[in-house]
Amino acid sequence: MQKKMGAEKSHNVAARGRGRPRAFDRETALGQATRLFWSKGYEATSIADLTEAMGIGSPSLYAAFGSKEALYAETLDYYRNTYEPLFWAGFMAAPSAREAVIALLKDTAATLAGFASDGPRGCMVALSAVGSEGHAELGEVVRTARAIGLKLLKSRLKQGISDGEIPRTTDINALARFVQTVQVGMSILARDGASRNELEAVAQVAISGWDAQVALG
Amino acid sequence: MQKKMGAEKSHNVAARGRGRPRAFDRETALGQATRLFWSKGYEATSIADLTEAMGIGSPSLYAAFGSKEALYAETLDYYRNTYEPLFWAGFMAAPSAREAVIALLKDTAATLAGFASDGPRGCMVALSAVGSEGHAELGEVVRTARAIGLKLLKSRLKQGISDGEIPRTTDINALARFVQTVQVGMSILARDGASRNELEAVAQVAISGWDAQVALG
DNA sequence: AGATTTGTGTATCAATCGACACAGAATGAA
DNA sequence: TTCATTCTGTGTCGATTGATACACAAATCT
Repeated sequence: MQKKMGAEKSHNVAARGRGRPRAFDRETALGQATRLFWSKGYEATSIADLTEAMGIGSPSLYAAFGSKEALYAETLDYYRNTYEPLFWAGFMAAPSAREAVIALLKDTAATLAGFASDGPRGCMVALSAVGSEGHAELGEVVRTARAIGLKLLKSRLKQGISDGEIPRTTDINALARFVQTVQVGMSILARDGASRNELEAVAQVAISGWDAQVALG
Repeated sequence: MQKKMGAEKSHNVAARGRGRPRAFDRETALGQATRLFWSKGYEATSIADLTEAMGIGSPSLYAAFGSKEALYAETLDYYRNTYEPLFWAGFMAAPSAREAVIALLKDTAATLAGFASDGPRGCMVALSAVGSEGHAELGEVVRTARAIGLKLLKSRLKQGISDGEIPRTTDINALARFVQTVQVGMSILARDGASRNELEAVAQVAISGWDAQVALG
């Protein structure tokens, strides 16, 4: 629990509301909701499921998050901020495009099967079918989230060409789409129970495919 | 009292029941239900959605199919009988393991994006999340359906080793899992709107991966 | 202090969920 | 024809859905 902050108005602390303070931690509750949506999906998760997992009443949920749809959108942000770096950190830090993709696929394999004590298996963004369930707005949010990964891949590949690492004739789109396909495909296998070793073996074969394709130019 | 069996004449028609005949074609209605479940998923599809798409009342639905769960299970069979051959026919007919995998990935790419006038995009089995939605039995059915593809792949790879086409030291499991990963991954891309050309390019890169991996032995 | 503002808990809303009772309609059998 | 059987359409069941009304509790502001 946070102690009382100073009364200085010019401080950047989150403005303390005037009325009765919230009895639950918003971020913690959001994390619970995230894991529930992540595990069961949007439609199969009811408000009753959420309030039970979050440990709050439904009026508190609606006061804090607005609606089921708004809460889902916020859990997607929470997921992307909290869990996606586990996939992309190595990719971002790698000195070459090849090592970046290797890191991405290996980290994805390890993470998808290894959450264990924390989240469910498989990537929430990859496995979200909310767009097919009749929620156009949320579907667009998910599609956009998936598109970001592809954009990062393409951008890194272009850099690889600029650096002379990759032949200028290489089909960037095909390579990026291929890596994306393997990544989201691994989420389905992970949800079905594939082991970390199996997923890492898949990543290894995919890297062979990358090398072969880049060698072709 | 046992049903009378001996009334069949030379007609090959399915035995006509005694009471009022069905006013709808069961197979046609099953096809409508399949496309609806395929498009929206299990949870997001209501009985009202189904009866409207099938053009029947709910008592007729329950009389003919038993329950929503039973209907879903039957639509899965319908899907596997009606649409899955589009993915696997070339695989089955190919003279070598390599050509079988090439046919599988190419046909998958073409089919996933090309239904157009018929079913929704992406494979119903690959995209079904019913197991994560809290329906253990149906989830097991879907998992089993997904496992069949893997089994076919492994079996064909073993045959490739017996034929001397593939080095005996090749990691069959990794290769099969890799092909499966690409195949299910393409379903997610297809659902997001990837074009046939893009999916075929992905298949082409995956085949490079296959070749590279087999060359390694 | 009193006034104001905001969160919590109970209790509930209309709508929809999956599923079915019932009576009438349409067939084959007797 | 009359009976037995099976399907269809209307209507509705209890349960659950997402979402609030209301009264009270707990904080800040004047």
